[in-house]
Amino acid sequence: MRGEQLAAVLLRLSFIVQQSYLEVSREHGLTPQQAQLLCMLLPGPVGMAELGGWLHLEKSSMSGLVDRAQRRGLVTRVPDARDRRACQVALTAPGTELATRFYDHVSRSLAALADGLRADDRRRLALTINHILAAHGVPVAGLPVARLPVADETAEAR
Amino acid sequence: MRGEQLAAVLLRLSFIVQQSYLEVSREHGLTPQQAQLLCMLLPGPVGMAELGGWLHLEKSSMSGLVDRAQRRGLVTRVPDARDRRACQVALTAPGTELATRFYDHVSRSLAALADGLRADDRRRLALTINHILAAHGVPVAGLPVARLPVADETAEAR
DNA sequence: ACTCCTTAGTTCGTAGACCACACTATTCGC
DNA sequence: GCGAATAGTGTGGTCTACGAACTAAGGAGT
Repeated sequence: MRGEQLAAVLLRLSFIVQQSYLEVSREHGLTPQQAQLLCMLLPGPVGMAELGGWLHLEKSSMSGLVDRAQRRGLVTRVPDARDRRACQVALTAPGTELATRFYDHVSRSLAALADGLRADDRRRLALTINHILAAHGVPVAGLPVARLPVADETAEAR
Repeated sequence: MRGEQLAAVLLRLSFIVQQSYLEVSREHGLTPQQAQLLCMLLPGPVGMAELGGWLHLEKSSMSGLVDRAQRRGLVTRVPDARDRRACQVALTAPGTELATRFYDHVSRSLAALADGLRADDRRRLALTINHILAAHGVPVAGLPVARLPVADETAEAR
């Protein structure tokens, strides 16, 4: 029951987190990737390159992802004033509305996973996970909170 | 810093776990889904329906997943002796070898995520996560350990 | 100005993942 | 037997993701 045990529980926890995320995404008519994209745009417009870095996606993958979200009217590409090559991806009004509702819903669902825990266990869990995240220069994970100083925002993601 | 916080850290932890899994999969020439499939077959052959249940996949999705793994020579479909409709998916020799190496590697990588933690924090983390898993009748997550009594194997996954 | 290099994004072709739906073959309950 | 449920396949479609080739626009140095 060494590291193997910890690896196994981490993986299985990750699995149910992903399933929850998937389920909530579907209920809002989104794919998980689109939902993640919208959430990352909630605090404000972001450039394609930066988004790709956060999500660990190649730029061509980003183009496709944003294309599809744009086709659904959830985001728009705003030309960057000081660099005519670049563009910023921004939420539309319906996109903002949807993202907000989704964010709220998924936050509840995920927090509910720990409902069976005692309050101080929940607290300790959050702290411990934060230690892990901080130690790995976490690069965003689909919630705008990612841009708050939970982990080192300026640090390189590896 | 209410439940929202916990939701955020859970999600971000899940993100880095998935990234680790993805990275190791790639190093072994596998997609994460194929890697997960192989790992679930390590303890022995399993029927398509059961696999689909564990992975939350429709049967047609299972067909494709197994097809591709079979095309690569990693698994075979063994006709079920007592039900001529059914078949069991089993690892081939190369499949077993690859799955074993992958499992070993990914276990190390995931356990390494918690390297910065103190030993008793790691222990407590594993215990707490186990509580969450047990409370949610976890349905397997890509490691054969899934078939051990960490969570209730017979319980419905919702 | 004028090359050369880098950077931001798009386009295209390919492969995998996943689903819904329609379909076949078998088993089971009565 | 007969009808219903079950195991699995096949089809068509969308989404995800990648690499390679490409365009357009900065930036550096001479």
